[in-house]
Amino acid sequence: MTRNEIADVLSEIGTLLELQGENPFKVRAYQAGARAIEALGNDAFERLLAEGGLEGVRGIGTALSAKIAELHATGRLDFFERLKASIAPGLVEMLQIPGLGPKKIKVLHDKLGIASIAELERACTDGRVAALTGFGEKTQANLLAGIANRVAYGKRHLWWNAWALAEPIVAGLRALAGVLRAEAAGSLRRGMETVGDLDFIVAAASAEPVVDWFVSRPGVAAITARGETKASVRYESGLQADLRIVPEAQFVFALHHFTGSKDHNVQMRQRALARGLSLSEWGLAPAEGAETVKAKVQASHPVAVPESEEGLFALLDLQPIPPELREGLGEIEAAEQGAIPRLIELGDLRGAFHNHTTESDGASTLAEMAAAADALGWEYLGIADHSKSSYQARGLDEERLMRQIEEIRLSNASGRHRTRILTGVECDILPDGTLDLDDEILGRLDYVVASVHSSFAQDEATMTARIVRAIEHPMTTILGHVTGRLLQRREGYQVDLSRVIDAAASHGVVIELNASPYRVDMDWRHWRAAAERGVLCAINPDAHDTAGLAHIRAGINSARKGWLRREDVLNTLPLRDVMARLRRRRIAS
DNA sequence: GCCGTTTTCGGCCCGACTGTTTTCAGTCG
Repeated sequence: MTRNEIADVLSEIGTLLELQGENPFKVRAYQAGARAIEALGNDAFERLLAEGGLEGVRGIGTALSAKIAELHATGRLDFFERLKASIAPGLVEMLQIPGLGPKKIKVLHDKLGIASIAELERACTDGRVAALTGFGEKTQANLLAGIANRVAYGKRHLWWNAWALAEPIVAGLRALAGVLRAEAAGSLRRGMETVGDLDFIVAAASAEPVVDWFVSRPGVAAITARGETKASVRYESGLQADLRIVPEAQFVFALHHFTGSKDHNVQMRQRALARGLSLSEWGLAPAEGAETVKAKVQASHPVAVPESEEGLFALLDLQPIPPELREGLGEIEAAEQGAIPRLIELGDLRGAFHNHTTESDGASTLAEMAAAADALGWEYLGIADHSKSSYQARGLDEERLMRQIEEIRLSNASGRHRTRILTGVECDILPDGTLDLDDEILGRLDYVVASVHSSFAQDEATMTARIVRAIEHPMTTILGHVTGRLLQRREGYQVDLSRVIDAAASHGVVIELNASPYRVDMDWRHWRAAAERGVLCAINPDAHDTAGLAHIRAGINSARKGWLRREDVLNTLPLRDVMARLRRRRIAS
């Protein structure tokens, strides 16, 4: 069984134990174990197993180590099988209903014999749920609403769409009288490719007018909570948004806390405790004594009140950690050693390579795309329309591509745009791993982006060999959208990314970070290791119209999450250096 | 189930809101 599959089993054991009413700390230990092996990486995981086991990895002790070894060797685990058999499978899916946790599910199961969402719905309709101790009419009505809307409510939202909704809210909050500071926190601020809900943190002298404004925004479909310091609303899209209002002295701590991630926060709190301090969204206080951090902070003035998150990290002897890195994946250890890199920024980019025009499936003409890149101040804009096998996208054959090269040459010569247009193509990688166009025409281009657009269902070995063969082709400059995933629409194809990354590293092929908000492919979770192996990244918007060029912002998020620096990204280079790098690949091959 | 300069037991991150209660449990983040 693979590392990821084992992590899933541990996580599921945690859920099942929770439903059984097990000790919550035991539950957390299984979930922490799952995260620990996910964070380990494949190579370290396999090496440690070969060397005798994972005991000693933080979060994995004797019991988990033995279970992991059994799963790895045999693909099954008696303990897990027995646990699964003892719990009705419908109870797990009931956890999806908002307001239902393990305790209530256990009561519903024990008292009413409910073991599925369908049975729960009937019991609510009959009024049997409201009659239970600890439940009531309101709970019953909320459960029915939760069941009816569970698809819409449970869905995550593309970062791009969530950002478009959040930006004007932050601006509106900041413009309110009495608001001192306002930020969006949560996974949006961490730049995750999808966002579960929005979190807004506001420092204000008086909360009520802020809450009033927030719950009466256009597009609010329901107000799900409304207290003195907090409100929650649900938008028509199903996206939920939480607002928290705090005193100014608490703002930095609240912003850090609600930015997360959970793993990062747990590690930060453990670090505080190791220094005799207790950290919460309320502040930082001495750990001794039984009172809450809140009580201590409010009782003892003055306490440390940092102006910014940088100041908060400094209180724990840490270098500032950018929000994108706060995933509990080694950023605190790096910050301790002063090893947090200067991450790439939007302003570092000087152009991009993978964009379409009306010649294939784009909606803007070459001239329109050039003018838009000019307006962005880009030094270069690469055009890479589809090749002939992508028939549905009106892909170009050798002859049409030749004409496009000439058109681009004339456009550059005319001096109409400061932005230099580069000639490229998004060339299909055919099912056998060969490229879709003749070497002769490919050699006339500035570069070639090679991408898979067909036969997605090939097995992992076939797909991996196919892509590696394309990487080995001397004309290939950039490997396009490595897995082909479309977030929330389609899984990526099966491919061994570790082998693809190795092949790209040894052949000097650049790997694309496709910044289309639906793709964000290759995923940020692989970039740190890829860059360490010497792979260069190209952040490409894959724009199909002029507005699509802005999507490059979504790519910057993921590049930052992947610990990439300016020097790891090809399109931060000035034009002359880019041309030299593209030529070097040709000469080397 | 994990962990340890609080070390083999007894902790384990912390707080707000809702709905049910009449002082609090459960859920959520």
